[in-house]
Amino acid sequence: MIFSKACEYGIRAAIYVAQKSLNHERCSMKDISKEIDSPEAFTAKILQKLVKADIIKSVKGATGGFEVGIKEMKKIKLTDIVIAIDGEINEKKCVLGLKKCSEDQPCPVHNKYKFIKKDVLSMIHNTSLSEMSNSVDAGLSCLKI
Amino acid sequence: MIFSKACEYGIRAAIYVAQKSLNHERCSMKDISKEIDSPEAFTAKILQKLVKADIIKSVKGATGGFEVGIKEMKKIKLTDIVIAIDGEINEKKCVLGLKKCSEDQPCPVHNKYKFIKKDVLSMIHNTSLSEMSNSVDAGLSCLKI
DNA sequence: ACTAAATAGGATTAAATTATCCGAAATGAA
DNA sequence: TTCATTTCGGATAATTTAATCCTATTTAGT
Repeated sequence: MIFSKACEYGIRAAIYVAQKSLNHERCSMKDISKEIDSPEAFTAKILQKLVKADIIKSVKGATGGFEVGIKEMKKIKLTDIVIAIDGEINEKKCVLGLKKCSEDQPCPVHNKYKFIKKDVLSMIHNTSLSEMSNSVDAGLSCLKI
Repeated sequence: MIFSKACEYGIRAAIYVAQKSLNHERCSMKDISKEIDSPEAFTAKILQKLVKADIIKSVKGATGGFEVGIKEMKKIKLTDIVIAIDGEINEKKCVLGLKKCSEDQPCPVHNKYKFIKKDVLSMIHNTSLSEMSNSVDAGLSCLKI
């Protein structure tokens, strides 16, 4: 409804990597796609995007894998992950697809939707990778099934 | 972000038909797709779905077109239009794509997203075709550009 | 040096969504 | 009756998104 499939996988993958990093463990692509229940090859592509966007770090070679620093994960927000995977977010986009939709020239749903849009943008802008991975680590939330 | 392209067109089309009906005018598919700025053939398909779902009424033949009763448009909600076009709405769907995500077993975003989801569902469930078309008719909102 | 295991990246395929085309059927008007 | 205009419905095409395949490169361990 709000995220693309690639984003859903990407967010879950980032959280899993972060949670492992909290426990000083590095994880492989196969491990990740198994633990978040996502297609391997597709997940690999998404992980590459996260690496290029400096959201997670990759280590090549036999004992390689993915990880993310504890300091870094505090700064990384949901927004950053979404942008890394789907590209820039158009915050002006009209819910009914009008090219111009604003307070001055609103679509018929604008005045109801604007609060929802504000809440969504605020949520993805304020939710950090750190708090999500800590929530999983504490057993308060999960990433699979 | 929330509606498919087909839904965007469909909602705009329904509002346009309703607004014309408020003024006792029937409108053709070409008229509709011109006035809401949408592709003709694709819009025609969507209009057929709205007709089959009894959201708008069609009249065949030379002076035919689409219309909707004033009493009917009060009962029709955004939800009905979305279901007619995209099929049933899965209100349980997890924002991160988990198969099972609930209060008992939440994903890491569940507790923040649940309020947004509630607001979205409440909006589409409560917003009527009547109020949207009246808003356009009163010049308070628009459907084009 | 060799091997196994890992990431990186290009090419390709599959599926879903968006969009078009065309002919049939209906119908009001000349 | 004939014609122009309209909705209806099936088939098809184009685009975007999702997913896979295969090979190259890196690197720790033996």
